[in-house]
Amino acid sequence: MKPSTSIQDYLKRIYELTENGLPASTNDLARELNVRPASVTGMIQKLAAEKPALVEYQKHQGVTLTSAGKRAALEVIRHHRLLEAWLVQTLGYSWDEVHEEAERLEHVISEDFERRIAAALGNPTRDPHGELIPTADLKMPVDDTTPLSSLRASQSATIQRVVAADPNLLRHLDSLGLTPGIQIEVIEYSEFDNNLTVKVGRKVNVLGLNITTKIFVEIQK
Amino acid sequence: MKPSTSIQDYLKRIYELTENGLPASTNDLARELNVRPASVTGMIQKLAAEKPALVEYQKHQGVTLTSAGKRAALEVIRHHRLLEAWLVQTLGYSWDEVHEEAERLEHVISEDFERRIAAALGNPTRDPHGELIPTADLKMPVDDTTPLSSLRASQSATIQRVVAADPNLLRHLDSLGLTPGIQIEVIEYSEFDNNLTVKVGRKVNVLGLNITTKIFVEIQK
DNA sequence: CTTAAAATTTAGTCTTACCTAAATAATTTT
DNA sequence: AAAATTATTTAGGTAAGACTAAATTTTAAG
Repeated sequence: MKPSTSIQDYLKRIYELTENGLPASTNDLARELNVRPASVTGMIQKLAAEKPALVEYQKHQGVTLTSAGKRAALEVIRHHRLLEAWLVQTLGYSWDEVHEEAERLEHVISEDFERRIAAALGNPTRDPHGELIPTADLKMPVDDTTPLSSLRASQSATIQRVVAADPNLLRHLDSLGLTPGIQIEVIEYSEFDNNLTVKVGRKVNVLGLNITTKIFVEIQK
Repeated sequence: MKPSTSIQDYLKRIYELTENGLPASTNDLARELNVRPASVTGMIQKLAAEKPALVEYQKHQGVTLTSAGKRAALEVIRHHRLLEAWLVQTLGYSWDEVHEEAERLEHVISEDFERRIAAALGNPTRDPHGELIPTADLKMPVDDTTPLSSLRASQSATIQRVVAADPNLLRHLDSLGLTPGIQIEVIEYSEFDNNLTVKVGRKVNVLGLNITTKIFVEIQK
């Protein structure tokens, strides 16, 4: 049986919160899902009791996904990211507008729809923010990008991924030309405030940690 | 507040069942919605009690939409028909495949999404089956088409609308070339079985009432 | 190591939207 | 016009998934 929309949301958030290898806490999940902690406890107990179990759960120890749970989560994430790519490409959405729409659509599209948009887009590997799209057989590719914050003067790189949800920040980055696929070069590093002076096209900007830790790049050899 | 998916479904079905001017019966609604009659009674009582009321309801007398209810129904129908048009045009769905997908998507797309696909399609007036699409200000255009069954020998017409839900029938009609936009000419009428012999392109087919009452045309002057 | 604070869980409700079974009303048949 | 059939409504339940308030466990501070 296909999990309910609520369950899909729980699994997706648990996936995201456990990407660091640690179990997800009740509180963090509650915050991400805009739900009270007590509701989270109830739901994860239910998910742990499903057959097959979707999560691994020990009281007070947080929650992780089982392989069945991870598969279900990746399915939703694949839907979400393909939808974002597709909304941007075919309907002219900007990257700060797509999230909300994809958030609702991801739960209702058919596998046929998924295949059609994936094919129409040429089976893309990243969404408009540069996030990796799980493959059709539900494996998450490994991301080998580097945070911009770790680059130093004279290094060149291509922006691969921008990790930000706030539409205002996204619009700001867009206005600076800091979007996936763009080439940049680090002009200067300040060890005092960790600012990076970065050349983007013909413009030069000074970026703080707040931004440079959210941009992931592939360094030019 | 936006009505729930269930309520949207009820309103849409009530709209369809009352297009003939008569109130919709509990039983008919139950059949259309795949729900038990008792559930329908419960829901329509609730809809009649909303402020503003979405339906007009007298015990045992069936149900009709109020203007607020009709507006909500037309919104859903507009979503559905635009989605069908769009799935066919941009993702290569055939007209026998789109219904199911649109049925789920119609409840979750934003007004922004609606505007974008309407614009992308050039504000179409009919969906792939030829059904009229409610306008952006939620008026249903009047349909002035004629059932093919009422034509007689030597009359020519353009197919405007095909009223059928069964995918097998739709595929059959497609294979005969009987789709919206196509020109046809009636060669012969049989008053005994009401069959029409119809020329479609260079082919000639004999069509029974079962088909000719489901195809609506605009007669050539 | 004990206490205060924070996080988590339990227990008990609520809402939505469905269900079945039984009761009532409307319609059709005889 | 009464009886039988069909349609509709009422009454009482259930399952999901949320909530609040209270109890408990864990963690952090002194």
